[in-house]
Amino acid sequence: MTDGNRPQATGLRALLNIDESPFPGMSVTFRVMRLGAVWRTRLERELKPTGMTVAGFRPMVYLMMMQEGTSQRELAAALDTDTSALVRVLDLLEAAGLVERRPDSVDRRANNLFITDAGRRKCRAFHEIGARVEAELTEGLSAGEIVELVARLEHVLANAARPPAADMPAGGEAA
Amino acid sequence: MTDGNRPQATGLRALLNIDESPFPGMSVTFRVMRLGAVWRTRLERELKPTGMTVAGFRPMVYLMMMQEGTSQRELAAALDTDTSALVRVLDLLEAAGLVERRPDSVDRRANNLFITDAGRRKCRAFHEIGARVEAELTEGLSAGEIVELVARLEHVLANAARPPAADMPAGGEAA
DNA sequence: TACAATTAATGGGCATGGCAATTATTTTGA
DNA sequence: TCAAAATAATTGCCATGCCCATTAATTGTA
Repeated sequence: MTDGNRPQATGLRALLNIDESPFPGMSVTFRVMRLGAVWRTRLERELKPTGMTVAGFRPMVYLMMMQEGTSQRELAAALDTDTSALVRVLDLLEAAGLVERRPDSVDRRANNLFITDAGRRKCRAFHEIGARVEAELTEGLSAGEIVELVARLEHVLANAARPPAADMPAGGEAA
Repeated sequence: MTDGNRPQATGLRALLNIDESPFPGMSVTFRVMRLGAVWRTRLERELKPTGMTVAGFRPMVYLMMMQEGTSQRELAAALDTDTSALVRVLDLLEAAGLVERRPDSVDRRANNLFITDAGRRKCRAFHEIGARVEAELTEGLSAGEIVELVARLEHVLANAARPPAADMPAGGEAA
């Protein structure tokens, strides 16, 4: 189906061997960023016919895994995302009748989040699609290799969670 | 420095073991997408003091690795991105005097792209920062593990480049 | 109790990137 | 040779997500 104005990457990408380029030490960087975007777009397209988006899908999945009545702040923390971004997604999910916000009886600032039955049903359908996409994209990797890959990604994610070294040298040697 | 409205992921992420959740087969999906965003944001923050953005950095690097006088279409293909997205980035880079568009003498629709000397100089500075970020994020992984990681990512990227199976069942079994 | 600091949720502004459509040019083919 | 199809670059529009500021409520403290 549609592929926008994206020209075929006819071997051009393969031609460029970043590792032996004048830019060593960035081989992971470009691939991680590109893969993040590519994977997302792919999933987005597959979800489209169901009316769901990736942005809405992730919170739903996490919600289903968390305790009922979680606060928005907690969900945002789990998603490692911004609370303000979450607000807008929840607006959509709530309007679609998939999620419910109920005021917290103790803390009147907070909301308790619940997935509706319709939400649970939809979520299972989305999950099938998501799992199929992952299977397609990881095709050719053995189960062991996938486990290993996940471990590496987790490692890097953990590194990223640490504070950035010491971001002091504002005008460092890099002009 | 700033971290917006993002609440601390106080072990919540770790608590959620996606692999043993009711959503098997999505362990790579969430990590890849999240890591893409996290890595990008991290690099974005480090580049900020230099006035460069990730969006502009990537095309510059690729341009330096490609033949002089590449067309925008070719660059977009190499970046695996949309030509329309590239147009706007090039506008900025050209305004900053880092890149130059010259009309193709043969095909009057096309432009030939060139990096200016200033562009090359800047690019080297950006590269130092990018390499440092990658070093920080991959800390704790051995050289061999990084090579392996790159190979896995490359494998998945190749899978993603293939057409999506057969996207026929529009209204499939997934309600 | 009053008052400052913190916190949950929200809204505004902005950059990025994807898709659709438009324009100008080139290529194809009847 | 002329019209139709394809193509390079561009613009418009929109979703996503980050950062900053605001509001309402809570907590801590003098």
